[in-house]
Amino acid sequence: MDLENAKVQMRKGILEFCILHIISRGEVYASDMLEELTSAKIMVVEGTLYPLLTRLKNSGLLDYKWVESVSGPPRKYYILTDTGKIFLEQFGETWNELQASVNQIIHESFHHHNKESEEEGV
Amino acid sequence: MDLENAKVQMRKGILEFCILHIISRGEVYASDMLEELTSAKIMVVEGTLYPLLTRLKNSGLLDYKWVESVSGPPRKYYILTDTGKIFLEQFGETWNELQASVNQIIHESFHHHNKESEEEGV
DNA sequence: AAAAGGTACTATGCAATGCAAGGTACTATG
DNA sequence: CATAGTACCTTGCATTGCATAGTACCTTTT
Repeated sequence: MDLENAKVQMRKGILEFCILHIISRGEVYASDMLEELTSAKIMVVEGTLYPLLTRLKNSGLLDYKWVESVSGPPRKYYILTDTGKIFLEQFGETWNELQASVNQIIHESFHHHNKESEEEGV
Repeated sequence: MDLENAKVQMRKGILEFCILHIISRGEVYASDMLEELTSAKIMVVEGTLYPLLTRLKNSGLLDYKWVESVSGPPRKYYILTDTGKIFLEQFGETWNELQASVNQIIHESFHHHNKESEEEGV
């Protein structure tokens, strides 16, 4: 895996988390989300985003409504469903656990020696 | 994607990063790595680790040597190659950028308003 | 009215990784 | 020789992000 591919692989699972978060703040359409992602330096394009939105809609995490645009074609504005909100909360915990796990490994300068308090992992 | 599947997806790309880090500290064999991962609450088993080690070896990031065990079959002890060390360093930057990106999105409470200093993203 | 440009969205096959399950081999012990 | 424990290997599958090609709506220009 070269570095560009590593970045692609690292985005798996995480892109969905980001999208759900962006939508959780209020009604947005695809272009808003792309701007938000670009601002955060997560470079994705429409061809990546739309299939993901479709998957999330089909999974029951999102809903949308068509809104006429003042200029150009109508837009799909997305919101989270109740299921989506619950899932996002759990997703947040998973992200925090993953971060903690990775950071524990990369900052560990000595081999671990305490094995107690082993819990369910990521 | 249910939560368990989300965890699987989130590990894509990141598991390799963790493994490279663990190996970077000194010669280790598979069981050491599994303990380290378990300690950090990243639950993987041999069936996941061995194919990954094979891929990393084939990519030139790792090398190994057989060492007789005091009890039981001989073990493969892994070390990073020079290529692997360079790649790990770049991977670390990628991880930091990804974390910063995700945390920017999940902690943003207002829509972004400053678009300057856009750089290459993850 | 038709053509062109811009914007929004859709569909689909591919690449790659983590996973699960089944397997082989070596060593020590009974 | 058989069994148990340990170490490692193989392979097909599930899933997501990606790239590419495409359709459709609206405004502007010809």
